[in-house]
Amino acid sequence: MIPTMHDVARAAGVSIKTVSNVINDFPHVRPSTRMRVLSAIEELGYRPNLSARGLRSGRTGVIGLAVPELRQNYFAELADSVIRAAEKHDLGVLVEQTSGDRDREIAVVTGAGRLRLTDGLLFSPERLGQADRHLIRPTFPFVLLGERIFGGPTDHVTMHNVSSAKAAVDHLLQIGRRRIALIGAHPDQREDVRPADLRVRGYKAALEAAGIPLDPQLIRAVAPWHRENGAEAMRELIASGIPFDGLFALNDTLALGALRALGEAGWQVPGDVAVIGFDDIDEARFSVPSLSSVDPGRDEIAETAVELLVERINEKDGDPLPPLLVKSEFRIVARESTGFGRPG
Amino acid sequence: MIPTMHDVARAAGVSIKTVSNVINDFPHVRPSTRMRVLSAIEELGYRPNLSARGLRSGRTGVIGLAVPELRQNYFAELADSVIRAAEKHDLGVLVEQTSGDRDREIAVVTGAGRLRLTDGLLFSPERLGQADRHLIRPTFPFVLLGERIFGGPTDHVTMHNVSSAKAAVDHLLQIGRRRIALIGAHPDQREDVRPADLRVRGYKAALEAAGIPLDPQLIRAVAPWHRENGAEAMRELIASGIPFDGLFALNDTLALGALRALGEAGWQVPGDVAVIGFDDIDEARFSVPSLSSVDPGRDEIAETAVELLVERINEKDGDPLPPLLVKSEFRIVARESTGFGRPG
DNA sequence: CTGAAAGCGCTAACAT
DNA sequence: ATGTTAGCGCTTTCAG
Repeated sequence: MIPTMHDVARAAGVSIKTVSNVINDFPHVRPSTRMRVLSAIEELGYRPNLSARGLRSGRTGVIGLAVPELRQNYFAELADSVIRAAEKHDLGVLVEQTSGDRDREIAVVTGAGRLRLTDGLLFSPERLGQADRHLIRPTFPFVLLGERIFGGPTDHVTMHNVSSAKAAVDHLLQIGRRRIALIGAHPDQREDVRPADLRVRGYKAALEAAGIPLDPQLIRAVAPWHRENGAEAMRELIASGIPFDGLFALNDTLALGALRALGEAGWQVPGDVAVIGFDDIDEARFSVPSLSSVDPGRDEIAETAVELLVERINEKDGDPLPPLLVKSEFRIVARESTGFGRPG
Repeated sequence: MIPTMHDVARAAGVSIKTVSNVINDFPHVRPSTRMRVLSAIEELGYRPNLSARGLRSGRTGVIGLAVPELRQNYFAELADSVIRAAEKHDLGVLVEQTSGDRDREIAVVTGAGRLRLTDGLLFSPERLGQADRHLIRPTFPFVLLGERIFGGPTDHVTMHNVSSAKAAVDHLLQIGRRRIALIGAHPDQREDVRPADLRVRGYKAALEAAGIPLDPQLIRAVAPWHRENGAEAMRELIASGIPFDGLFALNDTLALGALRALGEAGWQVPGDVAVIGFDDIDEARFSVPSLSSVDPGRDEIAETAVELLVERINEKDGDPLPPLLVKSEFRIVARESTGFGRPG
């Protein structure tokens, strides 16, 4: 049988309350008593029952993280960062995959499913958009990650999509590229707040600031942002015969797919085409050539998100702060694909 | 206030037991009563408190998954598969990262920490080895993943390391390679049961069967199996001037690093060197050139592991089955790096 | 078919 | 400084 506090109390010859005091590091316990209790715990192999504790305290010590899927590098690295950040607050992380499925995303935000065992939720939507922000129940501690939904009733941690995308294109302009293609735009063209839309906006702003006319043929829609689709888009662009000497891929996965297609076609990078991606996933440092990218501050995003969530969890029910929008710092990481040095 | 079963019962004008019956899909509830309860649940936005349920039932509906780190592709993909498999059993997955830290691995297997909130644990060790198998408490449902520990007191799901490694080298031999280098051997040379050791054994077996003498200079120790270390080992091998026309990298990450180093040095793959990796991570399909690999059956491993764990969780305390060792099926995936067709 | 009541293991008042 | 006790919200006998 699994030992309980009662068993420990009996073994140590004290009351259950004293055991509780020792476990929770309360003051007012005589050292000798404490020792007796600790050795009883050791001896019986006692572990607190976290369900009971959770029932009593209203806290489980676990937060949920809902992402599309971990096989996508960006989300694996995000989950890694989130788990590390949560650890600092002594929180476990229950990971849920939505597989980019709208119904599952709805289930997650409406609090169905398993996530009731958690004290709060970090949610990175892939299908839910601006129009769905009413679905989010502001009653449960909740932090939104990414850029698909703005102005919701909850905290929101995201990146400077427009300005960092502009900086990426500026980087290509600085090294003398003038015909800069973009892959990863959203297939439907309406302006919106999705990452693709925001990054396209940054692209246009950079060109405009440089006085370069926009060539719509250089903007290629790709969805979803998978490697094979990046490769495919690049093959099409090459086949089209439209000249270009720079490429801004809206994420690194697309960029790596594009590198592959460029390689197949015998194009030199950065000689014929300079390439920059977005996300700065680990892999970017080790492709051939290594890939320049935008580091969106993933660790900072994860840490900020967890901190905000913890604050919301600890918030007294009385005085809720208004929803916060935080944007992380970004930086351009120049590597071989735009003519800079060895991996690093 | 968060509604409880009492609130629902009151709203529906029934007893708490009836609410429980409805929620748990018990028979013997009159349809009209059921409807009344369901609409009360809907109206109040009631969600069962999983801590209370867990306390009562002794089950949390959550299993733990402890891996070194999710930024390593293999583990991200494994976690992805495990989460999907757990879902089928209606289980959540709490992911813990050990960062390849021995003390944290010990904490995990000895049941310290957060994982007490879980019904069972899947553990993929990186530092604990054969000598540590006594640490594993057989009292908690537990399934071991990978190859570092054999003969422990628990179920164990792994792959056919020796024979699949042999098959990988056979593949290189079949396309005519004779000077086959290996990167990723363990720095200390004693024979053991670590994946590196088992795969080296397969390599040797393949050469021996083909009547090719072993050249120890072609076996390169690399640890840990990170991309940069694969690149570094390959640079060293190239610099050494030792001739070779084939490469078996003990995992894909090493292989991708090696591809990068070969590219830098201007070597053709597969022309000058044919390369095969191990793990068949998603990325292998999209490198330049695409990477041949050993698919160790990751989905099968995940599903089997979760199923075994579920069985252990459900096992009556009375009649424990002896520990099971399961090995998944593997297959060789031939791609461009060994002279085969386009990605796929 | 439905209700009443006990108790899972823990924490926090309150009492000593 | 330590003991007693009442729940947290749920499931589960046991009655009705």
